[in-house]
Amino acid sequence: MARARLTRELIVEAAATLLTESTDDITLAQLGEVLGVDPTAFYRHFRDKDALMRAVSDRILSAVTVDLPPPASDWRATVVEICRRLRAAHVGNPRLAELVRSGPPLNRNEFDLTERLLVELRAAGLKPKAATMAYHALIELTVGSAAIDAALAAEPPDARRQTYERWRSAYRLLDPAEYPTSVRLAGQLYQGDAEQRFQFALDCLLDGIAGHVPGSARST
Amino acid sequence: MARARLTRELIVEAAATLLTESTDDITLAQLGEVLGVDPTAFYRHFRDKDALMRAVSDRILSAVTVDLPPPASDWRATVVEICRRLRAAHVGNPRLAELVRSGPPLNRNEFDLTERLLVELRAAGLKPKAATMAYHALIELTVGSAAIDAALAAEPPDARRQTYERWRSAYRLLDPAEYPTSVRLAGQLYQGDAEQRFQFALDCLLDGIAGHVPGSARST
DNA sequence: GCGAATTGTCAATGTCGTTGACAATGAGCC
DNA sequence: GGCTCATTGTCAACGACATTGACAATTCGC
Repeated sequence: MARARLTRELIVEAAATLLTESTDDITLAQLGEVLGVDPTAFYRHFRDKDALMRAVSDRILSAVTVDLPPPASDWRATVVEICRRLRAAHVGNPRLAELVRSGPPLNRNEFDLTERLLVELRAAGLKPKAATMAYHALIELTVGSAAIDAALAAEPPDARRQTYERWRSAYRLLDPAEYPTSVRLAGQLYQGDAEQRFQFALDCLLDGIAGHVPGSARST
Repeated sequence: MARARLTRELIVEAAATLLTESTDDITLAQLGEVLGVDPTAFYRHFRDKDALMRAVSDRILSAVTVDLPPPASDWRATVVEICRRLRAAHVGNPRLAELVRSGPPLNRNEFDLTERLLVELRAAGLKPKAATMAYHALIELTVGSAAIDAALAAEPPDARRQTYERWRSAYRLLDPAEYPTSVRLAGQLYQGDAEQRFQFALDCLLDGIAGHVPGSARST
């Protein structure tokens, strides 16, 4: 009767599943239980919990760049798709997102992502400096949108709608003398899907970025 | 010799100081030591640590809307200033930012911030729907930029530059066959100040938002 | 098969948030 | 001043957690 044999892959797999199934932080005890193994067996394969989280985050990011349309077809559509996927990955894994934000794990998938974005931005006609600045801008917006939406995204759609409605009415019920504009626009806040709002933001940002293409109407 | 007497204000003050001085999470033991008091004395004034953090976050956000230029002077400059301050507040307090992100605390200072942004966006000529969408976009970018920069911002400037250089060289040292664009643009990545990069992103986003003003050249 | 490296198990440690029993303090009242 | 009583600091303890070191079972190179 062999004892359960672990591998890094098995552990990462189990951790990823556990993470996507709950918003809470993962515990080594849970991990051990799922794997049918003593919680501390884990330390034979990873230096500490942080190392595990890093490995899992890489696995999650792998979904961002797979099967993208070939380069040079439509740079803007490709950028939107990448950002959409990146956002989805962050929204689905808030605890990991926290890690990824705090500093590039500099994993293979992160490099793929950066390369692809830079390629597209260069294809759009941006100069090197503008391309990298635009890259940072896109990442910041995408990550921010995900961070804000992560908490709610875990809940079922109707609970989410209820929460949005609660927030709207918080603004609606303010003192109209002090907050006239908030009261008047309350109904429009948090309107629709969080992903639609992200789409709008991304469109605006890309419009602005397109303005930095040499020869475009509004380039400075 | 009276024992040290605590108040909510004293605790919030001490916690805020402690938080801005370190990136790490605050511990009740530290708090007790700073206040010269048993760590558990805290529980006579707050239900739990979470309640304390919420109180501190409100205090931090109060810096965002004070002493702004009067409305209707230059909407774009005012929006930039608000976003800059909001970003600074988040960057300086990563642990709190995490809380604020996850859902509007709906405090007085948060309402002030929203009202002021919406006023400016309406003054810019945006329709109600576009104004609220633009509001969300601005918040998402600002918060994202802060989240990414928070970890490094705590370190002294030269350590920060070193870290940026380390990241750049990680891209520079990639296989040129696989990552040609990353290698070529590595020197431009993470260039300059994080706040300058944010400025660029904000400018792009505001350009795009300005395009939604009815009558503007590129309005759809 | 034999010895050595791997790898799971178990007991223990340290940190942390939180709780409950207890004691010192201070305010109101006589 | 002395009583009552609520407030608030103190202390010991608990449970959850990550991590470590000693030990034992397994597996692999030879």
